[in-house]
Amino acid sequence: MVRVRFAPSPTGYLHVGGARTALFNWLFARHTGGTFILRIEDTDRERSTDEAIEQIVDSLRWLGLDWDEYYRQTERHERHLEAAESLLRSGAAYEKDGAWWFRVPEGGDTVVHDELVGDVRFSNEQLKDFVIRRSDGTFIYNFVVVVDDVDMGITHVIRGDEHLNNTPKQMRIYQALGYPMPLFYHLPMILGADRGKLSKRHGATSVLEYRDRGILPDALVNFLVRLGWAHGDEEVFSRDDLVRLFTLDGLNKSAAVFEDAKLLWLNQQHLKREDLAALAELARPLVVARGRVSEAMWAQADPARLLAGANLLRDRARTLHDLALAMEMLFPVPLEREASPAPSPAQTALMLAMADAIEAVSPYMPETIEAAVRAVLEANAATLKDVALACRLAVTGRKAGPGLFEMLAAIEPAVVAARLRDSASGGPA
RNA sequence: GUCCCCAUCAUCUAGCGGCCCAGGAUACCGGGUUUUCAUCCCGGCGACAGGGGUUCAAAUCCCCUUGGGGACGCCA
Repeated sequence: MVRVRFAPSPTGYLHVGGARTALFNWLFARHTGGTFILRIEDTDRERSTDEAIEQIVDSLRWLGLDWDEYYRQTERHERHLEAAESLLRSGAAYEKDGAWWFRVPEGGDTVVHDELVGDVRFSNEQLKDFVIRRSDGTFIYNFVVVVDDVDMGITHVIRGDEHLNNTPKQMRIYQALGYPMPLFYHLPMILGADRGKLSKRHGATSVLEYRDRGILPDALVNFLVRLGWAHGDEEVFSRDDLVRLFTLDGLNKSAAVFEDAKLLWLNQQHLKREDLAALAELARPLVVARGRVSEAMWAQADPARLLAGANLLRDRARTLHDLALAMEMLFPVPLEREASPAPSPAQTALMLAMADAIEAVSPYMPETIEAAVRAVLEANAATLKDVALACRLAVTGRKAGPGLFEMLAAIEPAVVAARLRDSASGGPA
């Protein structure tokens, strides 16, 4: 039975590198029907904060990475003490200046068998004795990680590359305690655009920042999984796809650069595929937060019409904010119109005629609207091209957008008519 | 400085000795479709870091160089 864990230290927000490590662990657990454990490594009491724990938990929840078991390392102090005392008794550790030190034998090599990287040989001369318990009585990472992984029955340790050099020390502790070892997988890092360590100067590094930028959790998950994992030529994966397809032998050994362009493209792909009603609910708070559309207006809107509008607009959005911005046009609120020349007298006349015709259309749907509009055009010896842009601008505030008649059908007829008349009279909206 | 890891288009990657004078995706540049924009479709640009081996045959295996990253804490 597979048991894996994600073990962040709560000294800051969850960054995308940590999120990817969590994701690989989660996917492996879900793929195999195993157990995914969240373990907060808070033994550094100086730097650990509850705020950081909250941020990490919020981030994982938003990403949809749910855990089956939860631990805080400091709550396991008694168990750590018990294990450390046994090391003291056996002579594997000793006390000096109030701290407890683990004794590393001189000479020989320690070979780490990494399932991803292969065998890595470390000379024991490089491994000096190291502290496992501070003089204030708290324990050090390299020690507790072993005790906890064994107690929790961890079968596969999947973690960042930066821990590879710690592994021989940990192996020594496994041996001294007489514990069986898990399988190790050390993942390559995520780099910034300059191939340096990913940091603030490369833009957003926090998971929550991507949420705030209007990225869908499934899109970030899709993007992160492709940094170091591939399944043939496929690019767009749903969460279910990933759970079904993910295996550890698809993992890559080299570091990857995080670039926004593809994330945005993937976000667009997921925006197009997301369940429409669910997507509208995601957009709802963002639309309301913009200040023009009230919750009441949203509630009063015809649901079918609203979803039809959202469906048209989603194809042109790369983020939820793009969608929220565009969706304002679906409500009876004043529009900000893109700058453009005022309609000509001929266009004005056409739009006024169209306003009357559209109000009379029944049932109100793209086909019937188109028929009514074309009738007006024919009666006035005009073509759609003569008035399409002015009409679109009048009703949606924009020069570009979805098909005109579908768009009109997604907005209440009275609002469409009013906007056409206002625009024809040079009014505000 | 010492130790460790990594190395295919600008970026993410496929490739796990012959199917590769290297395939897909993003980005970029053209064209088509459309009332417009986006989508979509078609096309273009573009890489096996360098040098030695091994082999009938190497992007694929080995070594060196170079480059990048990581670790050397009473941090995790």
